[in-house]
Formats: sequence, C-alpha cells, structure tokens
Amino acid sequence: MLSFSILMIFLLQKTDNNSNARAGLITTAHGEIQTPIFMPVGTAGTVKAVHFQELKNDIKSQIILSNTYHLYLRPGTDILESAGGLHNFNGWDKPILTDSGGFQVFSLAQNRKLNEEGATFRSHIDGSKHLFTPEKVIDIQRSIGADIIMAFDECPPGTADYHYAKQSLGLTHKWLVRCIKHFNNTDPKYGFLQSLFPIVQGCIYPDLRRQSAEFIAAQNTDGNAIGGLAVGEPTEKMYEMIEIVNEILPSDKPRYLMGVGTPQNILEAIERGVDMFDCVMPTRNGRNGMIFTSEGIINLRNEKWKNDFSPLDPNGTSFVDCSYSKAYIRHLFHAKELLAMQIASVHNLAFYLWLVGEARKHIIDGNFLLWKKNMIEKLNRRL
RNA sequence: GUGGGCUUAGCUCAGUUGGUUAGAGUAUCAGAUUGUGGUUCUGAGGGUCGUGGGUUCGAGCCCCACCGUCCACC
Repeated sequence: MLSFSILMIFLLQKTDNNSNARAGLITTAHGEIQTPIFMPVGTAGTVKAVHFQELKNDIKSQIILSNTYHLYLRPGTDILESAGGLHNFNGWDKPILTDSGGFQVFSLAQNRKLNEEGATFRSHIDGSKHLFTPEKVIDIQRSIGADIIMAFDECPPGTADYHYAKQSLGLTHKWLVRCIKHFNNTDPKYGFLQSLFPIVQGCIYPDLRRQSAEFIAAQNTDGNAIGGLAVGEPTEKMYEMIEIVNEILPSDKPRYLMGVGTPQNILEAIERGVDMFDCVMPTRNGRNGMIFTSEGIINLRNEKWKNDFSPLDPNGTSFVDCSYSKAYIRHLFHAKELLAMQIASVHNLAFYLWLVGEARKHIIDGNFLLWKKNMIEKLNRRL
C-alpha cells in the first residue's frame, strides 16, 4: 500500500459581505493555492514561451494547467511514467491540474464519434485513431500525475439546442459515474493523492444546469468545475448560468470555471463565487500582440506605437513591464522575433495573476465590489 | 555590338480567342481569438498594366520605336 502525503482541503478564509466572492486556500501535495486563482495554460507540459523561473518568481503562478489529450498523443504515457510523472518530466514542482481532453476531442480532433462507451477520434498530429473512455482518461491522468484531474465530459457548442443539450448532459453524467468509480478503484502512481473534479454542463438551459449542479454536488468530490461556458453563448447567459450553478455547488469546496476568460469575465465570476480559472487568452492573444493592462487593452502591432518609447506598462508588476518600450516590442512583433511572444506572454500572465491577487485582497478587506467596478471601467478601455 | 526573353499592387506573380469596375499570395493598416496546433479567421487601403506612338467600336493582351533588365553569342 502506498502512503500519501497531503489530502487536498479547501479552507474558506473570507467571504465578501456584499457579494458571493470568496478568498480561500487549497492545499495539495505540491503546495498551497490562494484563491481566487488563475492557472496559466501549459497544454503540452509547458506554458508556451515562458520559463518556469519566470512563471514562479515573476508571474507568481501558484498552479499550472496541462492537458490529457495532448500529453497522451505526445510524448505518450509510457514516457511520462518512465520520467516519474509530469512534475519530474518538466521540473514544475508546484501544483498541476490536467484537463481531461473532453474539450479537445471536440475542438481539435477530427472524425470524432460519440457513443455511450466513449469518444473515438483521429489525432490532429498524425491522423491516428484513438478511443477515449472515462476509464482510459482516468488512467492517463494517473500516469501524468497531476494534483487535480478532471472528469471526462462532452462540451457541446454554445448554440446547442435543448434536445441535444439534454442528451449530452445525460452522457456526461453517466461518464462521470464511471470516472469516479475508476478513480476510486485505482491508486496514484507517484506517492501523492490526486483529486478528481466533476464538471457541470447543461449549456444555457437553467433547468439542465440546476439538474447537473445537483448531480455533481451529490458526488461529494474535493472540488467542482463548471464547463461548457464561453463557447459562443452571450456573456450575460454565462453569468446567469454561473449564478444558478453556484447556488447549488457546495460553498466549502473550490469552484473552477473552465476556460474563462477575459479579465472582466473573471471578475464577474469571482463576484458570483468562482475560485479557479484558466484561459488561453493571456498567452494566445499575447503571442498575437495584444496585452492586457490595468489601464486597458493595447494592440502592440498597431502603428501608433511605432515611436512610443514609453515602458510597456509602467504600472505592471513584471520585470518586462519597465525593461522594454512599446516601440521596441512593436518592432519585435513585426520582425516575428520570438522575444516578442515571450515578453507579451510574461506580461499578460503577470497581469492576470496580479488581477486575481488584488481581487483576493479586496475580498478580505471587504471592498471587492467597489474595487471591481472601478477596475472593470479601466479594463474596458482600448489604448 | 548581334539575337532572344522579360517589364502588371511595396515584393513574387496570374491575367483565356482583344470585351463591364485588372486579380492572387505576401507585405502594410485594422479587427477577431475564452477547458491552446506559435494556429486560424475577417475586413481595409494600395495599380496612368515601363514610356511614347499605332491598329481597333474597344488594348494589360496585337504592331512599331524607345527605356530598364536578364540570358546567349561576338
């Protein structure tokens, strides 16, 4: 029998009196996470264009996300197991969360087919055929060895009609039962406990969301996730669904809103009681020249910065913010220099982590709403 | 010097037997991007078709001369 180090707990430190915002603490085998938190996306075991040293010391990332689908296809679970898990493989010694691949099967893979057993699909890399079942996805995530692993779900598009959404939700719930059973019947591979988060679905239909949240809450897992949002539905619908779901999900466990979002989305979701976030936006948009700042959005490719030698972001917390001028980084983007993507990614991630850190402070101080209102106004600006 | 080819958007090039307002890629200028293919998508601006003549109802296209350029030969 293996002995495990630390069981994950969620300690609620403070709730804002005027909203549902909370500040909490998640404990994992690889360290603590102060919430609300943003988790940089490191799909293939790396946060694109960013060194772990920058991620830790400058960005102050407390946890990163990685991906079952991508790591399974490449390098494969045999190599990850030989390495002793993803932490040993890539050298990141803080918490890791892996997404189950449910979303990627729908967003990336070709020729996907769903049935009750699971999802067959073709790799976007080499066209090879694969089958993901709930059991298989748990096995892969045991081999990867993330601290938090996700249930296998179907993520329907935001335009899905009620009939499809209902059927899909039934499948996701059946898959969840199998995920939990297999999770309970298997052991971690590297000597520390993993936690499994189930995922609420139900598209934009309140009764389906309620039904799903109740089903998920009853599983009594270490934490819970909200999926299937920011996939094409109106933003107001997303907020409405978050409110409905969070009334039902247990308040003493972390709530993770998957794949969201813009800085504004994150603040609105924090107000509604969400604790954890991940999104490709700071890194992907950064690689394309868009940076988020406390004064508004900047598109660094724009001609207006050609002769602007002021610092990237004088209010920014990252070392890149005062080390480089807008004009220089604009030049780097137009020259397609790799450093441009590195700088923009570091800046954006540092900004996102700063944002959730400030949110936490203001929740604890009891003035979150006032701060949020002020912040949103600035975030909506385009410089 | 002789012979031949080429000349169309900033760049690389399409352009049918001569027929509405000459296109593409790329670059430029903007916009999008929400559980990541460093991806992709959308829109905009940009051309006296080397110059000057000619033929024709009509020329980027046919004819002549010249400019520039490339190749071969002397």
